[in-house]
Amino acid sequence: MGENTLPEQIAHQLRREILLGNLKPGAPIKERDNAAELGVSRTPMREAIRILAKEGLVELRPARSPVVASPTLKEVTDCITVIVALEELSGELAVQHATEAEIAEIWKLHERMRDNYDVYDHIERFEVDMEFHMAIARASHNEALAETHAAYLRRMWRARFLSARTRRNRERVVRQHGEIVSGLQSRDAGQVAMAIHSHLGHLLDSISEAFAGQPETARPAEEQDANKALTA
Amino acid sequence: MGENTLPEQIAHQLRREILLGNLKPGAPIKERDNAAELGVSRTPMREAIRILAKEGLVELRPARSPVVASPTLKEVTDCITVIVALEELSGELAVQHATEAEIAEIWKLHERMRDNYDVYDHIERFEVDMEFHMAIARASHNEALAETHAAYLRRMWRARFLSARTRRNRERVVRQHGEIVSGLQSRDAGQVAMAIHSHLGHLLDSISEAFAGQPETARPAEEQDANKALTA
DNA sequence: CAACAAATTTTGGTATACCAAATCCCCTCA
DNA sequence: TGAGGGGATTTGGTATACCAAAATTTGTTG
Repeated sequence: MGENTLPEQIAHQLRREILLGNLKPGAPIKERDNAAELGVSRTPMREAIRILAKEGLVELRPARSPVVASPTLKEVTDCITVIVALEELSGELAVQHATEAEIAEIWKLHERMRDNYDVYDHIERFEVDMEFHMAIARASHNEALAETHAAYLRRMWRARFLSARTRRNRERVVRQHGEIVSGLQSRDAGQVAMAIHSHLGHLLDSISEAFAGQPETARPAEEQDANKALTA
Repeated sequence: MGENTLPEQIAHQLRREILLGNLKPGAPIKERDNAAELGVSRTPMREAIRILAKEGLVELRPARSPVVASPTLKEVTDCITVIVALEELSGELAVQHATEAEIAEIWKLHERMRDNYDVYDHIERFEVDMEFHMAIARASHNEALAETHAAYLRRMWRARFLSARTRRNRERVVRQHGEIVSGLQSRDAGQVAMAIHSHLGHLLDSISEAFAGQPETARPAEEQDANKALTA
């Protein structure tokens, strides 16, 4: 459970609250209150907030309260554009450099997703999905790439979480993951690139739909106080 | 000169010292000493160090002194691989979305580089070069992409600075920049991608050469104390 | 009653104090 | 003489105090 350092633990807590929606987009995050809430001082809480800012989950404004980020549709689609490029590159490099063990690991994650799709709840499902994509990036044997890719995935976690609730996604997601893995196994760069592109393309579609359906998620940024949300 | 916040100003100072080599790779950066040196307290100095860590210029180790990063050749080439992908994407998007004014701005930067190559010193030259590449990323109208791309450029600044001293680079760099701009002007995605790929490919070559020539820059991480380097 | 302004409170930024862990130095002992 | 250990010191991590700038409230006035 516990990450390494205290600020990371705090960041983990806050991140969870944000991603679950207990801290609504636009809500201010006050150092004192939240620090007191968790029984720590402002110093590590400050650092935790910076960590989340680096991940794009909160927005820092000089001399003002940091707020939970509320990205616009364009910002989200921009990020996904970058993710596509990063993951296509990951796939291309993984085809060249991934070990058999790493590909087997990716396959295992795919199996876990496929076999437990209905067993897992939303969060567990997304955690496996994230691990799957991160494993691909790691298999590129390019640490910088894997790191940047992971940062973008985390940043998009909530947006993806809000979309992709639809049931018909299930079969498609699993099938596309399968195509990616199979491309890796046969070391077919073209197939991998194609599968990744198509997979993330659909992600972009479903997120756009979600924004169209619930435009309140976009900018208006409901000003709700962040206090007391941490005790849950 | 002055960035917005105090930590950013401090980071700016430290960054300069690192990139100029006054703080050697592997040297520890002690919060107290450096803070005292600049006449500030540890708190903003800490934040400044985190900023530089985010940029990859310093390496944080829990409960230990942060050290100036000393990337291996592989780490540098990995980063350049990512930069290539990011900048190719930038070019592709810029061809679609850049305004004429933005392309003109890029052209102006190219002209400045071309006409003042011998007038500028190394640092000025690199600053213009960086602005040139950043302007391309900005012309993509994808903020996340521009930000990530800029972060990588900053991260590679020192490595590029250490390489690329050779005189014969001059003509090639200027010519390749010209090809990129001309591709943008004619909205030719293929030409832009080709030019960027070739341009950064040569960068990779010259950096590899530089590492082969001066392997001390690689890992050994000369343990030199960081103090007093800031007064310069 | 509305609107502006001053005073109060709130909040982030900075400085400082304290602590525990890591480092360093020197001494001992094989 | 070199390796190991123990104490002193350095150093990052955390808590807290203080300050200045925002934000908020309140009181006054047109």
